[in-house]
Amino acid sequence: HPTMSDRSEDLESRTRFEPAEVEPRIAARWLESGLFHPEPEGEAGANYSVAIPPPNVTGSLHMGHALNGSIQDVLVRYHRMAGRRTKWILGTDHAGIATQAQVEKALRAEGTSRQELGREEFVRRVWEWREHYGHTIVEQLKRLGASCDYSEERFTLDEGYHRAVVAVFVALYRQGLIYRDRYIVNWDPGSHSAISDLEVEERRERDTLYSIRYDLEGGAAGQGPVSRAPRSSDLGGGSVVIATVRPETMLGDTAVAVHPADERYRHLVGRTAVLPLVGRHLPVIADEYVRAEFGTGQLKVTPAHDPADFDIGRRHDLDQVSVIGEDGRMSAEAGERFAGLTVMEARAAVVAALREEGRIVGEESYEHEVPYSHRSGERIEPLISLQWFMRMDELAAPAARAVREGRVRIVPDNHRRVYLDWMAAIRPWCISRQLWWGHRLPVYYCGTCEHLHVAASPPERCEACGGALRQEEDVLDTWFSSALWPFATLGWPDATPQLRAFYPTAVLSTARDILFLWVARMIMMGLRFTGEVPFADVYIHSVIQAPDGRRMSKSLGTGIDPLDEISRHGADAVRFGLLAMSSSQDVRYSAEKVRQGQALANKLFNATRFALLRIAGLPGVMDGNPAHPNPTRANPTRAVEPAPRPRAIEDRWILSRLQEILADTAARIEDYDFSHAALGLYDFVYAELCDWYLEIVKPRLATGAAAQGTVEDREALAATLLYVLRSTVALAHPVIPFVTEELWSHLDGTGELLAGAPYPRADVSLIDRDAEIELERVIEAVTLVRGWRDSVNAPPGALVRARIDAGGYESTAAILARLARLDLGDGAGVGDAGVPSVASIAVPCGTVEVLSAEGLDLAATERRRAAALAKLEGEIARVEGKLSHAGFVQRAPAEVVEGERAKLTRLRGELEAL
RNA sequence: GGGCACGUAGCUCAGUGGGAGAGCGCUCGCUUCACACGCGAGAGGUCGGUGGUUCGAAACCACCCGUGCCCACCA
Repeated sequence: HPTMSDRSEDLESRTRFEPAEVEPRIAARWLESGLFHPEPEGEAGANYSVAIPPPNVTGSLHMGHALNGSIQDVLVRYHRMAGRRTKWILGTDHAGIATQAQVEKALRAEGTSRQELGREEFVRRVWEWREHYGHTIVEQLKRLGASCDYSEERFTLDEGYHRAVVAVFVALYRQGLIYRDRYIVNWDPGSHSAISDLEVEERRERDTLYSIRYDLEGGAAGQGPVSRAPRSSDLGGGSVVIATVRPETMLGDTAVAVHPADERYRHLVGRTAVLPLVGRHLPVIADEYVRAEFGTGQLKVTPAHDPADFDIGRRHDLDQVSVIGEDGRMSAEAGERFAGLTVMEARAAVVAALREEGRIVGEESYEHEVPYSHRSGERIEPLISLQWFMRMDELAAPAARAVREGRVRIVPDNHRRVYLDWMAAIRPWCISRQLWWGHRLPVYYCGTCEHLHVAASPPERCEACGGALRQEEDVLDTWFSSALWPFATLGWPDATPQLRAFYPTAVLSTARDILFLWVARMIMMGLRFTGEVPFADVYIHSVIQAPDGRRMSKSLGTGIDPLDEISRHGADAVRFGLLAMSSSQDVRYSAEKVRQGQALANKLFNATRFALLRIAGLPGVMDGNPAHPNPTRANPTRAVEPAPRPRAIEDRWILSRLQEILADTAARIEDYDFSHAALGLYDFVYAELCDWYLEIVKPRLATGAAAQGTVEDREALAATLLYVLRSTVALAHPVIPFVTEELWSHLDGTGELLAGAPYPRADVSLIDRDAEIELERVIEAVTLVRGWRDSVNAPPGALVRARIDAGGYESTAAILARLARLDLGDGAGVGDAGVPSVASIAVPCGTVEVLSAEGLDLAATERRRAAALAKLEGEIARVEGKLSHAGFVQRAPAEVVEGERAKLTRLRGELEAL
């Protein structure tokens, strides 16, 4: 690579990893490489593919995208490196309501409106809008480092995709699953469209519950006591009292209902009430739905404006009187007095009118759930409308079975039951939307006769009468097209090579809020139309909340922009942070975790920089390499083949530890355990590689005259160190791709990208338990001696004369001496045997005896020793207690008992030594 | 009304049957020739409560208290 030596050169002066400088350069190399675009070959079972949850085309990257992008990219990069043909399917969603609302808002600012422009011009404007803003989020994904296949970006409204949508609609219509019906729907006055049940959110609100008296028609049909005056408030007499929080809907009442088993009112059934203000005659009916214990147990029935009442109405064949229109205002049927008023105005007016007539017999403050549109935020107005529906039961059954049988695995699995319960109770889906932006239904009406054509390409004229056809105005719910995402993006309904190579996909990663809205429907549609599940796993990731636990939202001012965070800390840091935060439940955004990621990137950068600069200066190692006349600027890997060539105990130790982190990280990624994958990496780099291994080998990396050992020793160390660094950098790449790619360009002589390099695998032959035990022992000892030094105020740099009075330090005495700043006197590392000790420091397997008290505050030593003794005695007492307990010795597993015995022996030895 | 989670150090969270952990914050010390976005050492916890299972419980079970989320057509 032409710029590599330049960058090698300035490695010396770059004491920090600078994401802002590195990231654009690395991202450009990735995109040029073509690594993210796999040729469609082979079978999906052997390949690895992920379909991105398509972001809204005009949206921008929020924290949820950033988290999910990081998760998917870890998976995709990992499997790509693991050698699978890997495709991350990219695209955006046309997002009907959201996009249309955005453009409408812009039009209003221009002083015009969609109605003024007309449908054709409006749709053209939305496409224009999409051209302008549609690439933002894709560019933002690039900044995150997401390794999507950018060369084959899809859009849910592009031509091929539309063909798939039409094919599915036509098929389902012909199979009788799609039908048209006049039904009560969730009318969203904000988007001026029906929406589905799943797009409704309930909010708790405080309203007034009014009790209203309706008179019974005098003397009619009843055997009850009707002799009294109609205005009597006696419930059993000439009136009923209903309760409502929506008095304005009474104008549409067509019945009064009581529970059939309610003794109090049985005699009223069959009689007639008179609707106040209107005068309509309302039959008193009996229906199981009514709850006798609520209010008076008498219910007004408004079939046109309440879903429950709608059902009652269908059961009893009641009239439907629509008093509220799609514009959210009272209709003509509400009567002259109220027509044209908004719902809220009408409520006040109706209450005032009723009050005037003395019909309000009670008012109380009442808290209840009120439906709101999740899309527009406006209150839902249930009303009857002619819409298109999809019957779901027949689709849901196989989709439920797929999850029950494990062909689709939901991770974490506590969502499984929620999914199955929902599938079991599934209801028809209202799929038509009164919007202009979306897939227009492939339904054509004859203007002359009633004939209806549903087809991908309609006939010129009506097949029944030859009349002219006009297409349905409505478009499909956006989720209808999203439901086809995993296969429509790959060219379905054609049998394309893409489809063969990448469908079914491996995993779908998403937040749980769209489990029903989207995931369930993809499974249904995938099974119905491809005969296969669309993905083997569903991974449900955390929702990131604001640091204070509230929802992250723009309107609350609690949102944190991931791009700001990337600018501040780097993409690696943000990715690491989000992955480290994520868990099986919702989590608060943790700025600390992002900073931890930034620290890790910087640490890895500096560790590699240090190692490379030192290796380059090792006498003999780089000499005579014609490719690199100036070794300090050279890429040392061209002279030294990275390989595990352990010469010292610390080499055996780090190689062994490396194998463990290699195996753990791979397993964690495959188990979707991202936080432990990320944090495990951090621990390895900090607590093993940098804090100990690099510190221990520093003398062996001395350059020039201070150089140690033979040329072979130095070469072996260089090879080992390069092997460890290369493995670590490759291992970490899926989590922190930028810094690792940058370092790879210095660690690898070929100029190849790390993103396309093989993922390192654990080599069990390098696992070395003995080395681990020995090295962990000396680490513990170093830490204890350092603690002692601190407590006796030993000057930081000063050597303290000492002797190791403990076994098991034969290979590590020099390490202990140097890192704990001990002067062990003789070359054997054991220290002066005859000199009396002035202080004892407890270490594993014995003590370190201090031989000189100069300038030390030994009183602290005594305190420390006493504390160590107390701790040891405490532990011994605990273990002894356990072992003297007959139940433990008899019932605990043998190896546990054996372990406790061994521990006791060791602890007693240490006590003795102290 | 039904369901699913959660409660561990000041904060945010790991830890699922055998000696209480991490990051940040805090205290003390270090311009140690990779990194001061650094290094070293420390202080800090009756693991929400009660009861049970077990030789042994932060972990398993029951109940209670507290918090969050999802589903649900009781006006």
